[in-house]
Amino acid sequence: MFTLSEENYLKAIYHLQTISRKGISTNSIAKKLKTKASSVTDMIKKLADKKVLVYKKYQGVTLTDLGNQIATGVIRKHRLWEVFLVDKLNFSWDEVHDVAEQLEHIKSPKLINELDAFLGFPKTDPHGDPIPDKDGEFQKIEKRLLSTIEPSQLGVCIGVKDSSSEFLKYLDKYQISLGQQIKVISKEPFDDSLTILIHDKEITISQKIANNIYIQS
Amino acid sequence: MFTLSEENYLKAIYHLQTISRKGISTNSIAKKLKTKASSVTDMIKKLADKKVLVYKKYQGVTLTDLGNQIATGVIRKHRLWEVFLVDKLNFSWDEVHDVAEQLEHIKSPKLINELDAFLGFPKTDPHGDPIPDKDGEFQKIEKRLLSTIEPSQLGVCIGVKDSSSEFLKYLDKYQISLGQQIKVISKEPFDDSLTILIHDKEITISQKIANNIYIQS
DNA sequence: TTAATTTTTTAGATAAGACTAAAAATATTT
DNA sequence: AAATATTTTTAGTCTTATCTAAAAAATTAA
Repeated sequence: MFTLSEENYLKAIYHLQTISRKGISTNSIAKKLKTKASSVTDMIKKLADKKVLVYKKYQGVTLTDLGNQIATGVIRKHRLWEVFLVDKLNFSWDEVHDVAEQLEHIKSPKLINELDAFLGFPKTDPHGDPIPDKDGEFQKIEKRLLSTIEPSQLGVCIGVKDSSSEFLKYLDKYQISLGQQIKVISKEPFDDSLTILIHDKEITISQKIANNIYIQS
Repeated sequence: MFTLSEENYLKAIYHLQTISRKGISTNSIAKKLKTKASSVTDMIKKLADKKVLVYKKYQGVTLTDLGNQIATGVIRKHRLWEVFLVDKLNFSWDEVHDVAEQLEHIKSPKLINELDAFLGFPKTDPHGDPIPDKDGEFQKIEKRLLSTIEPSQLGVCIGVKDSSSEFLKYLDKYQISLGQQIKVISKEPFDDSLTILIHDKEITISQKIANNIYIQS
């Protein structure tokens, strides 16, 4: 059995691995979890003992199959609870994160599988992220960053890279939501800001914003 | 803010107070929480510092208004989650306890109030226990133990005193559930066992069983 | 009202998970 | 390649919540 803290480390390492694919450094874990490198060293030793990751001093860590399994299990729970909060309890997509961070640690296989069925076996969470199934499997969704779309091209918003409340509230303000059609009108070469057509209105967004919106085109 | 452990102590003390109404002894808390008296002493000192209970050495403890408020808040959460599990996720009444013990510590006022609304503001949980409302208020339900009913009298099962899985499975076996009409046929003077009519069948139950079934008559 | 028993508290220890500060190893510059 | 900077680890401390063993207080019995 894994503690809340151990689960959070595994989840963090898992997410870091989806970005870099190499051995995950102590420092990057510390940054992600807002803790200190020395605390990370302590914990990864413990996790190595538990066979969920491979650790060699100064070399960073890699999750084992068991580690990946536990991490995706926690992510499955997190995302299913997010769907529950939005679909059933009137939460908006910028309000779900903190509560899901708590709920993801509830231990009960029956609970999570029944919840999955109750929600109709959703494939993605309210931010467009895929939900692993019972066996930890989930298909990659074809997606590109809005910032990579060329002017005059069309796409549909299918996810966000940054799920912070601040960013999501910004999107709400401009009525940018999942499933929303977006057409790129023009790109400003100086700062790479984009003028886009959405809801029949033209708005201009910075590159930073465009870098955090996933599009299917 | 209160830790999981602190919340469990408050809940335990609250439940003990509903039985005895006097100062709650260190030992009784230890027994209820399956911990040691010395651990209880440590914790109640901390809780006294936090103004949720009044403690004088060797005198037992009493919850303050704040302490009662926090305890009923946790109980509200526990019971609402139990309703959710049974009504929405196909749990049976003997499966909900352990999961609700975890869920009751999730911190989010919006979550619990939306859940309450989603469930249709239930007044009782799957074991017949009353659910405190937003303000911690709940009405006492008029109830008697089945063991106090005289032969030839009729009643409806409205709750159980013991919510353990073992006891509830026993009740399932004899198809005794909430809302079930029960008629007492006779009482055996030797061991106070009862013969009752339920589902048009006569069955005999021990006094111990009858002492854990609440009846409205 | 002493004596024996039980309950409660204190003192000291342990484990988990975090921290700071310093040492050791690795990376990066020049 | 040596010097500098960065990263990682170690060592030691802290807090929370537990425990055991012993001391102190309260209760019960003789």
